[in-house]
Amino acid sequence: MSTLQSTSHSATSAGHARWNAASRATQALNSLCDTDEDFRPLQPFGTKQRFKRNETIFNEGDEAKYAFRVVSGVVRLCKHLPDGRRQISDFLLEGDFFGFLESGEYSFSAEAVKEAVVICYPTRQIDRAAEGSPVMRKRFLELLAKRLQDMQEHLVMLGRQTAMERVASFLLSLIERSGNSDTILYIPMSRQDIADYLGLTIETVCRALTELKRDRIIDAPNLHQLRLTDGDALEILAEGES
Amino acid sequence: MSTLQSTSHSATSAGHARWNAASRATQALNSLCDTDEDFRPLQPFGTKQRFKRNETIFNEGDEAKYAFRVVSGVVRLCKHLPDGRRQISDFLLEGDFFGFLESGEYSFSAEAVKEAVVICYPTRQIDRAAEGSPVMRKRFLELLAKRLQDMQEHLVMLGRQTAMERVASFLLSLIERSGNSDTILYIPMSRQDIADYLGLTIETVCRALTELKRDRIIDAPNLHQLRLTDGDALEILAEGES
DNA sequence: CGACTGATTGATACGTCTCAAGGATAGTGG
DNA sequence: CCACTATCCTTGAGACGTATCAATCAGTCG
Repeated sequence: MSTLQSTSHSATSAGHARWNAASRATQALNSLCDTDEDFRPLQPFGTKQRFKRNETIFNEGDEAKYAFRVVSGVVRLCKHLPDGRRQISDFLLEGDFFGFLESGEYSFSAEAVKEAVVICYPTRQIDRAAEGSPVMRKRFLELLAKRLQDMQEHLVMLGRQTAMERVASFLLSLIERSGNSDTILYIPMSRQDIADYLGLTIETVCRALTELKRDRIIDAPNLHQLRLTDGDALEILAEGES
Repeated sequence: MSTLQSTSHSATSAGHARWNAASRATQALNSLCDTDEDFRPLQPFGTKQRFKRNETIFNEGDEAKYAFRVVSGVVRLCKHLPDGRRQISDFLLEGDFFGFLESGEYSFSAEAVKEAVVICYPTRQIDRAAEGSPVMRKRFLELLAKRLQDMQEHLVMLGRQTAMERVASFLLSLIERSGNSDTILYIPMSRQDIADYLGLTIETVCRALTELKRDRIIDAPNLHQLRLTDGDALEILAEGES
């Protein structure tokens, strides 16, 4: 996961007020501001924009005039096949960049998973800023390197792992990304989104989750919340020791 | 496919003497020299190295001291799981770069698919050269952008396409990469390599190829050569219109 | 020529998908 | 605030595609 994910893992110092949307947005803005000085030169060129759940930010093939950064909410990057099949290549959380390094046209679509606020930067300005600042170049390259690594692991997952391994890995990566070590985790995307990220059907994802609950490895207070009961067991499942 | 693939598609102006290894190597050197002036500043730092079939160039986890460029032969990038499963993320042909932008340790292994000659550049030198040359930076970014796009398509393939669609897409990408419009194509990698690239088993790959032959869409003079009989049909199969 | 490695083919098993139904959740309007 | 409704999630039964296992075949190298 994580496209050009900022290394500021949104500095979630404590797991408070996590389920309050307004509070989360504020938190995001703070963390974007105080941890990402390297990107501050871009600030004057950014325009804030809001997208509703499932709204399209841009489509594959659109002219790539802007690059983006997530302020709050969640965004998915995906490819749609003509017959309706869909593959999600990444979920983006607050602080993550996306739509960079597109040559002419976007090579994928970006859509809001849930109400999202993003900052748009004209690509021209990004290019210019990067040209002028070795530090920013370095930061962007780090984000790219991370993204390439994540995609390689995604390839392994889709090409060589079982349904249960994929679901377990996915949950672990969500936990890692959430940054905090709470045992409770907020899952912002739908089951269909998860399925399309993992290259599975929604039913298969459900069954895997059900099995994890049955085996007391996880436990779900509600649809979008999840408590990790046995992290070690989950890691074992993710690596295929069963 | 194509990791940091040079945009000089090895300028195969004619399809002559393709199956003669010595001739191909010469061809490669020529095309590297006369089309890639932008990278010439790297030349003094490069060391040539030769690898035998299936020899390891570096392993995942090795310290990433060098970046590489293929002079001749074919290289595969892959991840190995502890239980022996393997996912190939890319095949590299002459002119392609690999091992760039690795942070500290390589995040995948590189192995020679067939006898290969590569040039090794100390990453320090690469970084310095890129710092000093906006043109080279631009070229590297273009290669990265291409690589990201290819990986996204690979994700779609592994996550959402059937075995036949994957095999058909793979053959088409090989044809496209070979650059020439001959109807005959050289396939340098083994069936197992293809399977591990496509996230399939060797048997499934075989059966798909057999079916293509049966339907007179392709035709195979021998194991590693292939004639395209009906390119349109192959493209239809690749996009899942069946 | 003979042995080895890699490729092909067949029979069967298994995992995931598909289709269908029911249940939970969230959004909407009264 | 509640009822209504649409959407999403879960579960089950069965179909289907690909994996697995085993045998044979072809190609390559000594």
